[in-house]
Amino acid sequence: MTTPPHHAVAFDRILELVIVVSDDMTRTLSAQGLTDARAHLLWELHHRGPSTQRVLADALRVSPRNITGLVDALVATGLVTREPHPTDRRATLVTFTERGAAMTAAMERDQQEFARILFAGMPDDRVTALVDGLDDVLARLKEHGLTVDAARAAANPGNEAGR
Amino acid sequence: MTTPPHHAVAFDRILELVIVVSDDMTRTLSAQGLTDARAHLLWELHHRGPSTQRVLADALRVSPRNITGLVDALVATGLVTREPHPTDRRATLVTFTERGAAMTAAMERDQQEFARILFAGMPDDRVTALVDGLDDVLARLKEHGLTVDAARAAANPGNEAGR
DNA sequence: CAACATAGTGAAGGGGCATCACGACATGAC
DNA sequence: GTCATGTCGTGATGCCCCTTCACTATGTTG
Repeated sequence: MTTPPHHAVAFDRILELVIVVSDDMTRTLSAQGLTDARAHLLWELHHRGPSTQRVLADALRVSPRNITGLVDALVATGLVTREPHPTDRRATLVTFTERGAAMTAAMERDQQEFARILFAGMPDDRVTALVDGLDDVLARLKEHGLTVDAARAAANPGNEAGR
Repeated sequence: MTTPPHHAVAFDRILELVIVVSDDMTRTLSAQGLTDARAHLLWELHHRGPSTQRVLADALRVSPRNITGLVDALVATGLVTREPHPTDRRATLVTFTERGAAMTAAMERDQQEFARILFAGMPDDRVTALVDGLDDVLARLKEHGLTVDAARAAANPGNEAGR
């Protein structure tokens, strides 16, 4: 319609990349015996150091109850432990075991390797242009906040999905 | 390490975009009373026309059993129906109801709107550069096939996650 | 027609996620 | 110091996605 063809193309490419990358990450994680959610928790823990479950719940934007389950699983596989909080006896500090720390370090290395392979041989100015374009798109997304919601509201005012 | 800084930046931007876009799509869908999986099925149906569940299972790359459940849900919400296959009495043809067709059409419109907002005011050459960059990255991903797996294998030969 | 392949589904189970209710603890007010 | 109130984590339930295995009803082929 009013959307220029190359915009649609760009959108398609982004969606395709979204699919491909997230699929690949999921496969790689499961090859290491991890799931997306558990890896996400590990990642957050890696960047924050020992944390309470409440903090992790806020960081992962999931319910505290869910964190309990994820931590249970990671404890069961020996990647983290629950340590008592030094001052607050209600809270527990989720902490890496040696294996957990090693696995997280490996994840970080893998990511580096992934980035290296991904852009290997790609001209610098092309990478720069890519980053600029992505930044533009991201800025636009943040700015609009609601993004698609806004689009939907603009496209068909006053509709409601049956529930 | 050997990874140039701007490569890491580019990778980060891509990951961020992946997160933001998929989150947004999920939110938008659930606002319409849909889940990712069910919307995906609807989308596939939209592009293929009435299909057997087997075909949908292959298209979505999930087990046939799972399709049964998804179709059940879509039938329950009145978006599709199960019609008998004209020649094969084992199979059923999943078909849109009017509401289902309308909702799918709305999804397509929303996507157009989304693309429009996303790239509105962005210079053409910038969009072109973005598409070129994304194409490069996608090509590299397809070429490598295993992507991260390859990276992992190269980075730490002979490791196995405890299971 | 017998032998074999295929479409769909019941049963059972692994995860992710949410809400509600509740007990253990922290804290500020009195 | 005691008491109201808020917070941390978790048991109980329930929804959704997804899988494998077993089984029925049909197609297909020799």
